[in-house]
Amino acid sequence: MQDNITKILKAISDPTRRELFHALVIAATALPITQVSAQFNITRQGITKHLKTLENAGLITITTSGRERFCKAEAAPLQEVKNWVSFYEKFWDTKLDQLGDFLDQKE
Amino acid sequence: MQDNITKILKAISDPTRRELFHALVIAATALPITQVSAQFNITRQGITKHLKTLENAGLITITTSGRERFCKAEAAPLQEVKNWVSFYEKFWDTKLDQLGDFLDQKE
DNA sequence: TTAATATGCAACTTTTTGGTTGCTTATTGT
DNA sequence: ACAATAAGCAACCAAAAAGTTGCATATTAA
Repeated sequence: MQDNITKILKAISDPTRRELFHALVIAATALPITQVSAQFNITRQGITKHLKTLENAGLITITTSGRERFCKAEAAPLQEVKNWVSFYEKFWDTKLDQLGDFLDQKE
Repeated sequence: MQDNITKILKAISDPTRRELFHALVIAATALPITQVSAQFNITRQGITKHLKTLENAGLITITTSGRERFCKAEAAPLQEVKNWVSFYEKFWDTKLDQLGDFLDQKE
């Protein structure tokens, strides 16, 4: 399908999903879907789709308890984003020394 | 339209655009569009669209010289991604913190 | 046991995205 | 001057994404 970093970046590239993720992170506890979706003005089913995208990217886990499904944020996959970005740090201007090192290594 | 972080994340969420950006970064010099697109098996016009998306996110700059348009990577906007991610670092460090607490209590 | 609640699933619509082809225009090399 | 090159623009297409409505099902509360 898609590689991991693509799934993660696609997941967080949508503002609603970033809000959703953020809400779950600061909640610090698992929340049932209805409670999560109450904070947004799109339908519960719309939220469910976004949650599935986040789950597929590993950014949340969902566990069932009775008739409720609890969503919990998992920040760990964002390490992949951090790693991807970190390669390019040497190319933005506050890191000119590292850019010099990179250019040296090219030869 | 879209806020900055969304534009940047959307831009890098596509694998082709990440490749494109990477090729321009390691080229270290501005490249004309045709030369860039030669490395990909989609049409020049397709590449042009991707380049526009990257430009719109501030990840490349394009300057015209004669009949050619030179593309140059700009890594700086990725700082925004780094900043966005950095907020969540404390949430994936949780286990390490708990390990730290455990080790503290042992002494 | 019956009503209310939490949710999933399927079908459908609209918009966006990733890509194409065809054509025009401007610049450059011979 | 003319052919080749570099590129933009517009129209089009298919697939994916974002969101909806309607309905079925399981669990819980009264």
